Amino acid sequence: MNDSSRPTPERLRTLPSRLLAIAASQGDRLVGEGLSAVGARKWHYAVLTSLQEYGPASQAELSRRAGIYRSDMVAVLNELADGGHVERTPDRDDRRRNVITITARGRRRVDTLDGLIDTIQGELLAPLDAAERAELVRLLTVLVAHHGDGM
Amino acid sequence: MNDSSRPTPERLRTLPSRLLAIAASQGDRLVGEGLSAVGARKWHYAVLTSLQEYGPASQAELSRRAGIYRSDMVAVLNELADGGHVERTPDRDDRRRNVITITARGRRRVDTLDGLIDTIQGELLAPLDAAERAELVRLLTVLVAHHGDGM
DNA sequence: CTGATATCAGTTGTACTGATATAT
DNA sequence: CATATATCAGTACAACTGATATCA
Repeated sequence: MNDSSRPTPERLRTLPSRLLAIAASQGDRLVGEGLSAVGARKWHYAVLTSLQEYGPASQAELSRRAGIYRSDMVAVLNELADGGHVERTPDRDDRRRNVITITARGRRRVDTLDGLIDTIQGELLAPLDAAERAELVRLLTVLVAHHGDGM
Repeated sequence: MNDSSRPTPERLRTLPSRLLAIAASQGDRLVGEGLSAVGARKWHYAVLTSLQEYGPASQAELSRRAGIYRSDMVAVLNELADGGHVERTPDRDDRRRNVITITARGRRRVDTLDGLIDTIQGELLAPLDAAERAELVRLLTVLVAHHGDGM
């Protein structure tokens, strides 16, 4: 708040890795707060959209798609199943697997989350115009692709 | 690795908050690994550059500059003091305070870290040309400023 | 046998929150 | 009294690491 009392070192203020970290944490906070308002978390959105776009899958498959650890996927699916957004059914062909299916209720959930997420991204990118937003997404996509997409 | 076996949902792949999070974690990893190679951490760099650019300060003042919590500053300064990079001396004028001073050894340390950090940023931004790097920094700076610099 | 799967238990790191003693 | 400081203890949460039982 009081700028003159706490100047940030010049080398820090323009450091790309630091800017990325701060902007990311601001984004995470916005997303977290926005989703928690309806009792959701970001992994819920990731899993549900994956199911909607690519259909039913095993937990391990979903883990790979969403970039979440198999270990943590269990809890996410428990929460989604508790909310009636997905169903776990044993795979008859491969009895190690559960087949995760999105429910009708889950589809409605995605619609809600889509709207929320869209609003939140608008908040996050508020000071940028459309061209700048597109350019930011492009640059970040190049970076992310260069260092390896997933995990 | 195997793309066709784990497609990321379209809505996720271009989501700004998600791209920021992934890029930031890639940056954090690079910085963390790079600095740990010489036994340093990012907060060491933040504190040392602050001391070098703005001179000695109390721990609370340093906390505000670097955006680190007073609570966590203690440990950082312990590590820096153990390495002989800073000195803690009681403030005669305000006996609540410690005055933190960078040592000669600390200045040499900053030079080392400056070189390292520079190399790391180069790695992080490798796929971008100079103009793109500048634009990325500009866009991120706008975002960060809009949502409030520090804490 | 090797390998994948779902699950569980647990570590690590770090942001973040008090609380306390000391001093202004 | 209210406020600031240095320190410590501890929470909350996410990323991450095994280990295990089950099965292909």
